[in-house]
Amino acid sequence: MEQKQKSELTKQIILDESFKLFYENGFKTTSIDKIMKATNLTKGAFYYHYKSKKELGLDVIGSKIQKRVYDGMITPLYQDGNALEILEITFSGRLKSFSLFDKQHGCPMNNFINEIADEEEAYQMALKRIIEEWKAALTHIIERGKKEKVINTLYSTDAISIYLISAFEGIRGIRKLYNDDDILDDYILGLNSYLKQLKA
Amino acid sequence: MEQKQKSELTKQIILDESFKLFYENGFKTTSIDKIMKATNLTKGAFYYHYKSKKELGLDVIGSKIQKRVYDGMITPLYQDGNALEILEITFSGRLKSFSLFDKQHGCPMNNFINEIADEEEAYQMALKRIIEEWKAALTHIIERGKKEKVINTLYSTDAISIYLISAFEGIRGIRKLYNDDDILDDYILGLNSYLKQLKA
DNA sequence: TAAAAAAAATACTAAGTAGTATGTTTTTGA
DNA sequence: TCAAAAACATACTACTTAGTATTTTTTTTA
Repeated sequence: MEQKQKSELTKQIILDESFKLFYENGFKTTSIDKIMKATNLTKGAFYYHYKSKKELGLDVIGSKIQKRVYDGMITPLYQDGNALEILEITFSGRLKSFSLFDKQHGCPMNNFINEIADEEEAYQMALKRIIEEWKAALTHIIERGKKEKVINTLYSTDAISIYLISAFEGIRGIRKLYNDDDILDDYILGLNSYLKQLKA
Repeated sequence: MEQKQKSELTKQIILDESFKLFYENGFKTTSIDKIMKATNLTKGAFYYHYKSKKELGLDVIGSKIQKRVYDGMITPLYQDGNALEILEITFSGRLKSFSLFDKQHGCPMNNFINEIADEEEAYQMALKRIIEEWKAALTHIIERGKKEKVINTLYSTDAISIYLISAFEGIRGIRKLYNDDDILDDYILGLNSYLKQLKA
């Protein structure tokens, strides 16, 4: 029993350090050696827990990145309250909550999408799953907003969802190019007027 | 004279093949060896024309990628006509014009931004320059639209520009995860209603 | 046409890469 | 307490990488 826990712990440590290094330096340029150096463990330990780097990548996406998006962007959408207000708070609030590191390195999910999604179908599917859950949460709150006569039923729920997700992921990349938050302020302004226009 | 032309030609060949391979497989995983194999030239030729891979990367961004964005998204914005219509045609038309390859591999600029922009300031600046020119073109057409009472002056020009660019670059990444164009249709729907709402 | 310069080819280095083979230590369960 | 299994360490392989040093070919120019 205790061994199983300790084993799970080391796997978690590998996972944590992997996420950090992938986030900071990208997936491809982060080697197993670098990861294991960061964990103070060795290659033997790694290949005991994972059969390949690809499997690690999929685990990082399916656990660390998924959780991050869930906590920041999905779970908040299931709370009660005015649908449009929740959308505004979730999208602009999340952006404002980012650390400098997070702003400089963009969205880990988006980084993965643009770095490796087109090279392996497995990565593509793992990332798609997160987007689909995000979309489902948006569908839920937008439909609720429509029912509660807060959001204009004229607009397609899918269209709103995709446009919101796209703009959010897009700005996370663009921000990398700048050294201040002016660009984020412009995005938030754009987001706010977009949301206002959805009003019923 | 003839030699200079031939020399420029080889450099152009290297540039063309580099762009193709970077676009298809990413910057980091595309080695000089692979590029030079594609050109049927050798490493000696490469290091005669470029002093490093970084210099090549900057050249690809500053020439190939810049030209692509110019031709597809910037130049069209300087034509005459209804500002909102031009925006709609440019953004949705460009998406519709993409080949399957382009859809599967996303936006070359966005790929660069998310893969390497945070690792080297030189890349960051080269990419930023393109975004700034794009933003300038959008500013131009939006301001014109406002003057001609086509676009509501209530909305911040910068906010509209950034929101448009973000959503466009965002969807280019998201599309990688899917195997059909439904997601693009949703984006176009979202874009169209967004633009309509900007009407004066 | 011959020396000089430019363009490209060949052969290399040193470091990094994913993954494997085989060892050693630690823990478990009978 | 002792064999077996689990967890990790060490040492390696075969390959790829960016970049360099040197040589050969091609072109220019005087």
